[in-house]
Amino acid sequence: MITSDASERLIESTRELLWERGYVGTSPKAIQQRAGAGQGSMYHHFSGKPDLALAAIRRTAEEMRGKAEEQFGGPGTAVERITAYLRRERDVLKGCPVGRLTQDPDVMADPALRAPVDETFVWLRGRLGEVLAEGVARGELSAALDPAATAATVVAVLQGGYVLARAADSTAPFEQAVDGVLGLLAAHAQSTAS
Amino acid sequence: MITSDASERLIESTRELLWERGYVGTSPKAIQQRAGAGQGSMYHHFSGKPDLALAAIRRTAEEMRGKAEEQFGGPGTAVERITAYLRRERDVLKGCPVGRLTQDPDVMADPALRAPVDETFVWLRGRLGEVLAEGVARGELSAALDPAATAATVVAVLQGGYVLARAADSTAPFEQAVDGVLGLLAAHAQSTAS
DNA sequence: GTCTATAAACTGATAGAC
DNA sequence: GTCTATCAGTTTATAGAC
Repeated sequence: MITSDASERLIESTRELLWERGYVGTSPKAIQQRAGAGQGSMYHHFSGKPDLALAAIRRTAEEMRGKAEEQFGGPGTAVERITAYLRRERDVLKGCPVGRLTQDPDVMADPALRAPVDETFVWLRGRLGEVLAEGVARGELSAALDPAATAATVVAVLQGGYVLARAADSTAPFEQAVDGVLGLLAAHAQSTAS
Repeated sequence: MITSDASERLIESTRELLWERGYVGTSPKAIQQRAGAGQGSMYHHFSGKPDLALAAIRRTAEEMRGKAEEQFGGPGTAVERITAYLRRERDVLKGCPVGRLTQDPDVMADPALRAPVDETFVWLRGRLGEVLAEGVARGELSAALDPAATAATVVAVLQGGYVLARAADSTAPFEQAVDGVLGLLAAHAQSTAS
């Protein structure tokens, strides 16, 4: 078996559909069809739509943290690592698979479904705050910079950049927003001719 | 008559439900119930759900532009007006009624419904760009600042701030993101002891 | 303008056979 | 584990009376 049993295919199909259509817009039937599984199979492996969505959301959140850490834990100065993170290849027009869930009322209303979304952004802001604090400590960034607030700004630029890109049906505003925040950050960079 | 006929109540109910639950999550039945109108009434005034949604979205977009212009066209320096805009009283946890529509696949798939969303953000970025360019021209802001890119960043911080606030079920990350971008912008401010 | 009746398809399951 | 049958309720309308 090549690790693609029905349970696995159901989770992956749910991840795709949650990203494309959100929780409210995704029906069990659509999931089953994409996964090539029947009703009986789905309800054997999962108690229902919320249970399956939870498995899908947890996996997506974990994947997102892993990808972000690739840039945060990489080489370079704080600004270099944040630039690498912001300019990383992304499916901009599809948006953020975790962030889009915040617009799903049924996800936000269910504490179990909401938890992984909350935790992802808490972690992301915290980790970015660490990178920025490191930059300040090393003298790469001005001491006037507030690491926690700036971390929230950087995450917000990404999430908001997706919104602008989808509204425009173009990646251009996303890239502009990223350029803008990096331009602002550059003014806080200290010239450390080490 | 106090300008609250059935047509009017249907549009206002749709505006509320689109904000709370999105297009996919809003049924004609729910709209009718909130408006206190029957099926016949709704289908007499509007050809269907998309037609009613279009009227609702257009009104919401227009209202959003009007509110933004209150701050952009107000007194003060560029940074003061942008600060007023970002710190304006908002229902942060409800998010942006226009921005949330970008996550609605059925809205983005319909050119008529999508147009007012697109136009709103084009206008918003353009208008903010003008304010920033004015700040540069007046010597309030560094000439190194890119008005168009920074405008996209400011709009993205707002839209992303809503995402972070909803994920956390708290306005705190929104306020942090706003503080962060204003802190970065302050570094670009020129000391003009006029 | 608004009402009620009707309807075909979909939603989110449960039940029990295989 | 997976299948088919069934089901109560919802969705998005249309038709025609009032």
